[in-house]
Amino acid sequence: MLGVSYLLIVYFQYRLLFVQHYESLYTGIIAALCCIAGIWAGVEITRKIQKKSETLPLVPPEKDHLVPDPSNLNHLNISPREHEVLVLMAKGHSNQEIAEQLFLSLNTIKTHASNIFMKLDVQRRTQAIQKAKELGLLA
Amino acid sequence: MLGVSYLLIVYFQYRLLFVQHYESLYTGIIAALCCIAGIWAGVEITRKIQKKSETLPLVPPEKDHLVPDPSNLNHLNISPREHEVLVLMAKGHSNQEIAEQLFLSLNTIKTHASNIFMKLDVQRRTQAIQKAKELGLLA
DNA sequence: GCTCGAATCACCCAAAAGTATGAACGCCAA
DNA sequence: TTGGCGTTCATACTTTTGGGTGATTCGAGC
Repeated sequence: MLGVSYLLIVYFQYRLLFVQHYESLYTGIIAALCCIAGIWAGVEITRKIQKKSETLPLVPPEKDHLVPDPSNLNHLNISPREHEVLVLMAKGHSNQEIAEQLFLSLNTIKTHASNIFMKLDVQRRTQAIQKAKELGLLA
Repeated sequence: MLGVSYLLIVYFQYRLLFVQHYESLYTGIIAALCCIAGIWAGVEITRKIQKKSETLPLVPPEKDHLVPDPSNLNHLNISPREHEVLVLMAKGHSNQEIAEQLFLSLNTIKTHASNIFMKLDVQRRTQAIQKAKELGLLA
């Protein structure tokens, strides 16, 4: 792309105007500098992104053993009903399935799920399941 | 760097020669194009380098506890890339996050995820994570 | 050279999940 | 009895997931 651009510019300059070698030189230098700067920026960008994605997911330390700790239920203010939903969620059931098993509405399950996520400070159910296991909220 | 270069060129053109706006325009356009091309090239370069250097040397250190039973991988025809996605999925990441961390498109992650679910014979990612753990594909 | 599979990505669509807000109802304790 | 809390549900909306199809590239093996 840049090669073609450069040649085009030079060609038109030469044909339609008059020969200005220093202009061509300037343009070429700028093009080269920008290329280098761009490549450097690209490399840096990807490196930064890498670092972010590498440091974050590595943080959670692997727990040796999961010790059920019911006290966390009280501490986190997880209500009995919410815990019930959490257990079924951890079993891989969908909200719809949970609703049917508990004879509740899908909206109710969503509400419970949202509250659970809030209390566990997570965004997704996969994270909730993990965190719940870490905290000993599940079998 | 490129900003300074551009300003310098324009300054000298204006002071020492005569005003040629179209030249400035040309130069600016070229600079912009080269920057874009350069950044793209930089990203691509690092990505290619990553591919070559990551597939083999970076995997072993984590494999100690991540792949306790590789035989299931072969048996289930889980490809290396799919396994990579599976691991990140099990960490609670969304498809979008996985895509960013692996420098892939969201669509690609979806494709991998679908293949994983098919091979694991599950419907939801929560189930996939469980089954993968049961089969010893994860930590 | 040709084929084949992996890996990548796109587009489309439907379902599921998640967010926000509001609103009932019952229970219980201050 | 009043206020707080848990439970239930709705409506509306956005985001995420899942499923299907097809295209491309690239490398390995025949």
